Amino acid sequence: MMRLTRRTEYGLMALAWLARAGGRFHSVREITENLDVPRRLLAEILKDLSQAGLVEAVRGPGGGYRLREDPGRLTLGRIVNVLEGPTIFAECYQGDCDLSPRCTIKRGIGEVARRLEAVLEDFTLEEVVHGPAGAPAPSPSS
Amino acid sequence: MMRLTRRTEYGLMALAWLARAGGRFHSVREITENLDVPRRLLAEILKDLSQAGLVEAVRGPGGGYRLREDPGRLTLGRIVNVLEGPTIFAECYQGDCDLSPRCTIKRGIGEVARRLEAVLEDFTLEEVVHGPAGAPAPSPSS
DNA sequence: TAAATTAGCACCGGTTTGGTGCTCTTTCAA
DNA sequence: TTGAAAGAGCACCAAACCGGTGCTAATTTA
Repeated sequence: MMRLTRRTEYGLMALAWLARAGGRFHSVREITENLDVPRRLLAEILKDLSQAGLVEAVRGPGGGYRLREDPGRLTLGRIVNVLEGPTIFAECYQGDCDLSPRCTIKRGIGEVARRLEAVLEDFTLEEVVHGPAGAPAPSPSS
Repeated sequence: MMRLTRRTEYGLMALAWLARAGGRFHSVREITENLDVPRRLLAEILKDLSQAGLVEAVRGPGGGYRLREDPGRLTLGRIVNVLEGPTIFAECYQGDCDLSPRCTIKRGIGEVARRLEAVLEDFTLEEVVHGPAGAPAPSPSS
């Protein structure tokens, strides 16, 4: 539990990189040259992020991806939600529990789930990029 | 991400039931008669909890399982840790990141992981049993 | 000794996950 | 108008993970 999939890690890395690179559009090729992540896979991931509206895509020469919004406004919760689907902390909690009619944890577990989700909602891409309490971010090597 | 496995849900249900049943030892048979969870699987789960020292086991007739400690002192974090192994939020965070030498999220992601783990450490079995803010727990039907 | 119980281990089928191949569409520039 | 540079879409594969079961000990009580 509580482990990001590779897709999400790759996606975060790309988003973080885009946040620092800023400005113009950056192609998958360019990103993977700076990040070494499997190229085709990252393409798939960015496509999803594009469909979800987190990044903007432009095709053709000079095209690529660009953040659609301010990194300080983009929460980890949204990103994870896009790349891994809606969080289902426990069957119990989602209302369609078929584990047991006599389940003993329905009550408490919902609160735990809410607290966890709140943490993810509380972090923004910007904070992921800059690290805890304003640690200096290395400048993009490109 | 952030989804309990069935093993953990079952384990929690059993622990919660044991917390309420209290006192003597309760066999897997007895527990599953009250919880309908696959018997053999719950046996496996309780064995793990026993090896980890969260419950006490006694074999033979009249034997079974019993909580080894106060439900108010047993954190969700420990339970999840036993049943799902140590939490690895991201490869990055555990020091052995092989995703990229130029990873851009190492810095920030650690803090997120710590916050998430803190939430789990903050909840105890007792709170899971009683639900948010002292909702009345149904008495065991046995 | 017989029955009740946990312990240990191997196994199986289905789903998820990481990753790739191939083709199509869009766009720009020569 | 043509060619190359990009993203879009879809199908596919191998490996890992997960829920669940079977079978056989080992331990304990009566």
